[in-house]
Amino acid sequence: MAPRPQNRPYGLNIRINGVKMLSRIYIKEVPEHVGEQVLLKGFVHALRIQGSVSFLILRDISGTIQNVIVKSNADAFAYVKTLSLESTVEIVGLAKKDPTREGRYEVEVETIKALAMSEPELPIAVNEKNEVEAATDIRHQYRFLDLRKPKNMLIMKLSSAFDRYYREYLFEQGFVEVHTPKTMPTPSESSSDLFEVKYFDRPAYLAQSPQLYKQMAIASGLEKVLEVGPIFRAEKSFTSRHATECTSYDVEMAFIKDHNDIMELEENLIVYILTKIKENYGDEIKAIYGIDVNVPSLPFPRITMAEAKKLLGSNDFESDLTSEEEKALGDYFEKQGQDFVFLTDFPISVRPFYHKYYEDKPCTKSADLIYRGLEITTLAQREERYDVLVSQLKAKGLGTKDIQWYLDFFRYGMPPHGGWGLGGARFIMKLLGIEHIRDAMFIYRGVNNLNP
RNA sequence: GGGGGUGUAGUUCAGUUGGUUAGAACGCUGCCCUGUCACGGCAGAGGUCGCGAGUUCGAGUCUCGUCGCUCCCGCCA
Repeated sequence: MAPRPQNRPYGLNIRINGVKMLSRIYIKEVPEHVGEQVLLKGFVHALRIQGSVSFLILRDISGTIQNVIVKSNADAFAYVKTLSLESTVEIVGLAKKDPTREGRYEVEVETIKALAMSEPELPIAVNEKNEVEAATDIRHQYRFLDLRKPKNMLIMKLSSAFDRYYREYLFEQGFVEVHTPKTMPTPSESSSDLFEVKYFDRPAYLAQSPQLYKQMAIASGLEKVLEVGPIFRAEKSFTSRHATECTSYDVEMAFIKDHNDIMELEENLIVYILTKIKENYGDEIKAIYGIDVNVPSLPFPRITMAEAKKLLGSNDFESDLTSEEEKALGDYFEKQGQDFVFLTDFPISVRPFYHKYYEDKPCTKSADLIYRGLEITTLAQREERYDVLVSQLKAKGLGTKDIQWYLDFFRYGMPPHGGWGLGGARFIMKLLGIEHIRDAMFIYRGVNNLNP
């Protein structure tokens, strides 16, 4: 995925003020330049210093490559002995095929220069041997080093790819992206799990969801909106799937028939994203994680909460699934070759007031999307009728006063609508089989984690 | 909020029933090595055993407290 400058080819010697200059190429591009002089920049991944020939494995965002320093190149040969692992260097040399290994390439070093030296003792190893990894807290304290590991770099690339394909698909469907405020005058859904901040001389709250503002976009007539943005949750959750701050991938869509339209949109979107990820990153994922990206078939299976409870042998039809039940449900469908399953018809008791209720049963027109046993989305049709919405609000024991600004959206003609919130890091986690969400994010924020 | 686990070198770990100089691997430093690729060989540095009390002739080891980290449940994306 090496981006190329538009107006000059790589590997070409160019002249600036009469001086011959090389432009830097990515390691991945070396095979295209065999026989040419190339300029590489990156980190010292490994050093093998020997008596007459030394090797330096260089790493950049695109990969690693062996650089050979022969004794006859006395300056470079002496210099390489002074380098430390993870120092940044630039290397000019001759690109060639590796004479000892078929299909591999190397660079015979002409000159090498450190850009910035690393201190010799690293707090965590970037080039891990024996698959020994430093403890979680130390890795995250030195997250910048942790992320230099190719397997973690790939997570960041995939997070970015997920962003891109998410937007790509939805823009193609005519969606408009909005950016809703992250400071709010009142809680957006419940009142128990918000960060309170000082907003000049009064309190404000960090948004735990863009929900209310997404619905304002619908009231604004934007019809199809998406948002990719941060959400904040002050819940003291100690699990492998919660963060206090994370990126939520939201959608809200007008003039739907019911929540089935939302499920249909989401399953198509996910197939699109996974198809693109497989296409562009499948080999890298296979090489580093040993995983074949599985593009699911359409439609995803659907099961009602009541059916799921029965399947799992539970009699409790009023509560949400426990995490254990969620995993068991995931296992059940995975055994049938299904990574994804929509869990539908949630009881009113476990859903917020703004979900649309069925008229003939105490259920909401909502669903969760379960990916390999983990909830990655909650979606629903929303209640668009002002009077019904207010009565649902009151039935949940909530007051209208603080939230009247939101209720006003519904007074002047609100389209029937629905949408979802999707946890991107949870998606990446399940895609790669990562055990903890903190490792699927750039920088993790948890109850006890405010650094770096 | 509830329940468990854990803290020894830069990192990952071992450390016997409480016993005299706390070990290994990787990393680091020096020397040697003509193609290494987990390079190899020789030599070396590196520790207030999280912190504080206590028991004891003696504590890395036992007790209490404290701090940090971590896992599971609940809450959810």
